[in-house]
Amino acid sequence: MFYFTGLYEHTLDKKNRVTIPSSFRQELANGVVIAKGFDACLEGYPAERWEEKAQKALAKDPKHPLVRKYQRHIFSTASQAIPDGQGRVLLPAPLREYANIKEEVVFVGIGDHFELWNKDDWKEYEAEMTSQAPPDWTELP
Amino acid sequence: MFYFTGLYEHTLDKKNRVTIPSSFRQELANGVVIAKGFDACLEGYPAERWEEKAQKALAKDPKHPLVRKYQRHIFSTASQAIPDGQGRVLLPAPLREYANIKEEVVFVGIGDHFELWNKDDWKEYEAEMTSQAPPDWTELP
DNA sequence: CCAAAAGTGGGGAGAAGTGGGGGAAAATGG
DNA sequence: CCATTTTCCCCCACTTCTCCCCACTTTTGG
Repeated sequence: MFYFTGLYEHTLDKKNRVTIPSSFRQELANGVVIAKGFDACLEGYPAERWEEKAQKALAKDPKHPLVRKYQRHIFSTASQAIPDGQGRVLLPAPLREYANIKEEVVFVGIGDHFELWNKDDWKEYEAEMTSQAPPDWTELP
Repeated sequence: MFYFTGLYEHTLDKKNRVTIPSSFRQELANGVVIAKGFDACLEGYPAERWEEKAQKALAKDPKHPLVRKYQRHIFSTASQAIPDGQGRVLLPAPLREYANIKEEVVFVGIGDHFELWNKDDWKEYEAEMTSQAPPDWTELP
């Protein structure tokens, strides 16, 4: 079983491409889907895993306004790509703007997927995590 | 399996033609049906998929007033087209007016179909989506 | 210390998106 | 029924962007 782990600081070039960490590549070789996540970051999934989410989203009843909103969100923010020969993908403008990503970007492994953060935003979030008293993880919902 | 994903801002020219995003074209090469959708937007389907909807609509019993209303709606608003050599289609005036589409239009991928929005209307809807607290999607019908 | 891999940079061919001309077809009006 | 106008559809042209390729530097691992 594969897990996305670790932290990698990479840079976007002038063509808005970013290199995927080499340890992630094999898992994403068949395609990667990048979409808006919570907290002003982007989420990245292996294509197969994202399709499971897509299936579930389409199975819901679009007569319900909230379902339509959900479907619009999950599909409209999703960008499908296959890494190029160098293991890079292009980050579409809407996603870059949403996550405030200019040049410096951080890959964050989250087990079954990964996240992309603006480097400074991540530093801030990280500081916040470590400064506050260690929460009691056993109490989580 | 193909999914309509992503967000594309295109423009109508003076002849009211609009270019279909290149990633959608292969799926729509055999024909596309554009019709009125919910929330002041237009829905676009691959011809094959729209025909399924049409079949189902015709299978219902027109003796029932509500069925007649539904049949009138689904067929009267539907515009069939085959993209031209440049991958463009003409947007009929009634549909443009319904969705308030002037020049700037947004293609929104929704998995098994796509939507067309007036750009400003979409921005508004999008802001509404991202500003509100993350809903509990698992609770959706 | 060396070889291989990882990360970054950039050139260039081709595709994507936009704009417009002109002829065919359809609608309009007498 | 014919003439005029409008709409539609095919073609070509231009600009921008995407993708594929190659090259260079740094890091990793033996």
